[in-house]
Amino acid sequence: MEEKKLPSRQENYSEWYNQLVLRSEMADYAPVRGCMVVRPYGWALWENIQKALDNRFKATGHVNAAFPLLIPQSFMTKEKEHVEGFAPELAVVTHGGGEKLEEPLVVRPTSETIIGTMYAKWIQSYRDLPVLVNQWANVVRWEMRTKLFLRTLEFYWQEGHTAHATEQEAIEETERMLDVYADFAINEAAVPVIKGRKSETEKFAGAKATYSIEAMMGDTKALQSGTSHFLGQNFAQAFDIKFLDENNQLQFCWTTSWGISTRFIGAIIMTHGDDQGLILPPRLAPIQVVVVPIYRKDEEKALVMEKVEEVTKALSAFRVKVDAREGLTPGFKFNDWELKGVPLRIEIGPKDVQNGTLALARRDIPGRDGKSFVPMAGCTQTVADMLETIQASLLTKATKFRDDHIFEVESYEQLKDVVNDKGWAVGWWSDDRENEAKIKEETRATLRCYAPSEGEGVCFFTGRKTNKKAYFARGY
RNA sequence: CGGGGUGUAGCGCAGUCGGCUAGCGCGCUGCGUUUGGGACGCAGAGGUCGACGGUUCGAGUCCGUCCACCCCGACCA
Repeated sequence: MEEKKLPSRQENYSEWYNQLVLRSEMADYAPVRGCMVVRPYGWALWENIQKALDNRFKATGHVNAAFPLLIPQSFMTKEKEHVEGFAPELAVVTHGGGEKLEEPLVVRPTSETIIGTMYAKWIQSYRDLPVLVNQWANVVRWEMRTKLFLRTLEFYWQEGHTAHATEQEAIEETERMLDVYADFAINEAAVPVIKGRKSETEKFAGAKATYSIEAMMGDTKALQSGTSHFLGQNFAQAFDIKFLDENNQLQFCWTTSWGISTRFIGAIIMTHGDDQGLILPPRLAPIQVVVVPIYRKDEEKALVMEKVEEVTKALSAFRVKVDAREGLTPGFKFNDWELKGVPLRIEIGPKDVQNGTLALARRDIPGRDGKSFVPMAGCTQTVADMLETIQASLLTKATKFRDDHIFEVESYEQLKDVVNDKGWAVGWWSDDRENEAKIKEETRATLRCYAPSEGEGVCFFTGRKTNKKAYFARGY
């Protein structure tokens, strides 16, 4: 290990992030530029994210399926805006089995086109609707600049694709899944997110409307952490997804798509992490409790390990890891597990054996303040309560941080000031593409999403009356 | 694609006025002592110095070409 300590977030946030991802063994750089290897610890976190999301998808009536990785290139060109949006970042397969292919195949950057093609085949009648399918998959987008988890050439995600008989139903689905994402983010990951609609400039290529959940990272930058698209009949028309309604009239379907990716791991890291390392929310943490045995002599070891055994048995309802590595000092192990963000640590030493106690150390409260000695009897409940407390306090802390860094602005000058180093700006906004582009060019801040608003106000940029409000921030 | 940086042991680096056996720290292996906030001693293992070409008696070091990766911008989940 080169340096024992991570760079602090203050001195170099980006470097803090990069080193943390590598050193916590979440991910590593792959041999190909811009690609990453998700290591077992990172993948275990992703699996927990998957479970939490998948349960919610099933509970809202969705089923999983798997569509192919390779898509005929011609599919990509059928929806005009879609092709314009994705053409620059496609990976294309031109050869197979040593032969040049008749038609090149693109590696899916997203699956609307292939899934739309299949839906056209499967949907005939209003009785076939709605179709509510999700797939867990990897996709490839040839990005220019990459960063572990946040933007890599290949990433893992889920993409839901639904088809409905009416516009209203499709809109409701779009909103429902946005709510599902927000519920997951807030209640599982303790990542407070803001739900909102994207501007015309920022919306998905081919969508009628895009909604997103936006999270604030530790450096106050915004991260789009999940998206839900109302596709109208755009893809239905491009891929000929039609059905006969009750009146024997041929109609185009209304479709939606929505996704959350491994980028969300980045959101968790940058929402909760501190200078000591990761802090993982208990509900998603691969390891919820780490037990560190402490002893000097063999006699002590025997007694301590006996107690460790007892405790892990009592904690079988949790994801527990015993760090029995020999030859490492307790201090080293404490730092190691703090780097890896395990929410709760239990120390068991000779004193505890003698007193019938356990030493608990909360990851979210560093140092002495986070330590407590509790009776071993009843530790199952103590740990359960403690994990709940940690989960809740992470959310409270992150929410406060976010709210402390969002500022109402009434002028462009104020926005520039806020967005430069203070956080997010929110203000009345007379929606205009050109002005939005200008703000982006001059401040590097983008319109993250529209904010809830009541009545009318004066646009901070144009001075015109408007009924819309919007968040602006620099983003990832 | 523009700007910056880096390629020498698993990781981090030194060596770059050409010179003989390529070095340091961490990590790794073995043994011993340690262990309640990043332990220590001793003994070891580990290298086609990013690739190709050139100059030279001699190249990690000089020259040329190429490649790769990282960071900062334009593009994006």
